[in-house]
Amino acid sequence: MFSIGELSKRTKVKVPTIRYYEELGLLAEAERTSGNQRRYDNTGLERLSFIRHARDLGFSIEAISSLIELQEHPDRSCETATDIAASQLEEVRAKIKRLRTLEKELSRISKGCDGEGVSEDCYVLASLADHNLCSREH
Amino acid sequence: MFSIGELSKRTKVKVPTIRYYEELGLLAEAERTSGNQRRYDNTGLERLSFIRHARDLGFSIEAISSLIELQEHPDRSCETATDIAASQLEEVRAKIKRLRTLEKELSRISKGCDGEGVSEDCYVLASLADHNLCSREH
DNA sequence: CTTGAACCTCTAGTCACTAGAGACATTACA
DNA sequence: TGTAATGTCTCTAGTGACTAGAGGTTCAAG
Repeated sequence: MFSIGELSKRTKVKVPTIRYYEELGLLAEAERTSGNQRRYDNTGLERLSFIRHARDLGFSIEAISSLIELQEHPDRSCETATDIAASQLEEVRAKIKRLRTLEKELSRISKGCDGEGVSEDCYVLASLADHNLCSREH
Repeated sequence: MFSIGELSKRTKVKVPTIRYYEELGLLAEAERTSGNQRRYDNTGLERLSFIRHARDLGFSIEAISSLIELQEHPDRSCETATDIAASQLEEVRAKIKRLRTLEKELSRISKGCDGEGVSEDCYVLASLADHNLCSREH
């Protein structure tokens, strides 16, 4: 049995965040000492590691809730879990795509004011003001 | 001179967001009709387009404030603007990198439960629970 | 037994909006 | 000119996923 601080150290999840997860119901309510402090065992540690890992992968709290519910009803098929993971993957791919477009435009823009022969107006500002200067839609 | 709704239509920025920008000082306070409704001209339209475009590119409100301040003091060099754009670019590149790693892991995970011969435990859940199953750090 | 770190609860703040209530203004049409 | 529909006003509160701080209590080491 270990304290919330210890759990925090082991999972790299901050103490207030752990309490917050408990409040949300992601984490079961911890046992308490006679002095009202939370005590955890390996079950708590594993659960929090799961949450942490999923958050790192960009899953929303809501999605994680669903996954946890599935864990607790192993009789149900894991189709839902696969679906959740797949839709997360889709989102990630969409974000990458969008960011690539931004990258292109930003690198074009931020090259603009480099030393030589730019007109007296700032190219960065002009580019932002005038969408028509973009090479493509975004 | 046109209304806030018209401005919203033209810039695709929602009405409450426009008011919010005004409150933050990103947008100058609009002129008002005798009945206290906001009226805008081209200056307002251009400014809002600028903000919208920068937000689309992922600039924070704070960064946009700095850019606007620069616009209003054209005597200053555009170095700062270039810097802001460059750091935005850096952030975008970092995000892309991170998302690529996630993409790899997610696609590995979400292939897991495909039809054939997975053990009775769900691979998605197992992967999330056990970081050691990750092919690499993330 | 004392000290200091860790813990407790509670409220409020972050960012960039978004939603809703309740009241007033403008516009289109009869 | 009357009226109804739509638009606009301000204000407060909510979103997601935390984070920070106040003010008080408990624990572990020496």
